[in-house]
Amino acid sequence: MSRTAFEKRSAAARAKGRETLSRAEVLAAAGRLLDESGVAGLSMRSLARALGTGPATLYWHVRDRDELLTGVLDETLRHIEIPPGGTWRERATGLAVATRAALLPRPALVAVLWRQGWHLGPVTLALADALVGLIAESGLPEDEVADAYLAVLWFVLGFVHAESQATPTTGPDADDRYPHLTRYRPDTDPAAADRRFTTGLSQLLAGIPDRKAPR
Amino acid sequence: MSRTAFEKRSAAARAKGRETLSRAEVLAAAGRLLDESGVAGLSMRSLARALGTGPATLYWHVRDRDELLTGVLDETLRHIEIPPGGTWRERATGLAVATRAALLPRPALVAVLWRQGWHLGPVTLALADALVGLIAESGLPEDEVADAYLAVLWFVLGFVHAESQATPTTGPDADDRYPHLTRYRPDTDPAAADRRFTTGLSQLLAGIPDRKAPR
DNA sequence: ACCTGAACACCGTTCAAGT
DNA sequence: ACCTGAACACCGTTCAAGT
Repeated sequence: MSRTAFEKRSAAARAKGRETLSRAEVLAAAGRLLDESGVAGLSMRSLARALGTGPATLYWHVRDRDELLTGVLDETLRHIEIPPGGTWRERATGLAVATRAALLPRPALVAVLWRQGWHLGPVTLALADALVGLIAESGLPEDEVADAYLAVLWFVLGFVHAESQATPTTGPDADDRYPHLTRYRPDTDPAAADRRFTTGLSQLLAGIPDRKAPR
Repeated sequence: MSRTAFEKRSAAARAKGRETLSRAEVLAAAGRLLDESGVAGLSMRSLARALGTGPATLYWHVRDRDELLTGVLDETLRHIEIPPGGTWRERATGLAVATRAALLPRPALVAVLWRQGWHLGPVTLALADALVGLIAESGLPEDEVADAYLAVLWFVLGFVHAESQATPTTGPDADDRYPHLTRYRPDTDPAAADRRFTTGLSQLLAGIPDRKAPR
């Protein structure tokens, strides 16, 4: 009941130069590990090593590895804000652009988004909810909103994924066997990628016509 | 040089009731394991167990686990044929429909497609090449073909993924926090899914206007 | 050519016990 | 409240050796 015991504990830990660990610190360290060595380098054991502790310790701050990863995803998306003004189309574009920018340095998190389905953090879910809401504002029939959302979401995520992958080193053999893949390979220039993203996105959103506002 | 040695070996193995293993058998067993217990249940060791051998044996038939998975993906897509007649739009639609049908029983393979990027099997690459070719037939400007392909591809894959996931069990708390996500949740009826897929796809393809044929 | 046993270097997670 | 050591039940991959 009394908090004296663990306050003493914290004090002792602090005295010997080690603050008590927090969930935020764990997530931050996991993010750094992700940046340095990719998702393969981020194991519970390597993370514990980076924090100077044992793997069992982490399970006090995080339920399991999946929650760790969705937590890092949530932190990565936290600073994104939903554009407050403009048409639904402008606001959805802004949201998509910000999402791409946030995920581009940590493309491995896109796979987390994929694997986890609906078991995501509150920040991620709030952004998804906002995007659905914006698309619904177009006045699209109710039963088409979810699929339009899906198309936009996976265009963004697929684009980030494609960007983050090295262009394949194809030999002349591949050129023969897969002529279209080699011919229409996207431009690798980053500035071109920006342009391609926005034009692709706007074409996608143009496929969602404005109808009269619902009810 | 002479084949006598290993023919004798095979004969011996056959005599004691065990055919010599083939790559095709390994891939088939991997596919069965995938169907039964998902991608988590398909490890090199569990696969070896299912084949009545040790894990080291598999490395004769397959370079590593990634090649095993792309091999299973290739087998899963092998029977898909590119629709021979019709407009590019009809043919692309047919290809997308067939791809969805092939992947729906093994949705875990979509993640393989994602992770492997360009290191895929010949069947998978040939299908991708065909889809790019069909989209290019629309006469879309060269530098927009790749992104239109990407949008179509990830609509298909994202759709399959969403279909294969159980609809989340949301409580009233989630309804409050994520009102749009809960309101526009897609219809779970499989027949509706078919319709939603084809209409979503055709809207996506409608976003690629027919221009005058190139050169 | 094809298979094997044994080993190496890892994993995620649990749990009783400590402070 | 927070951390620890030790253990359990796994992994993928390599390699010398067998037939």
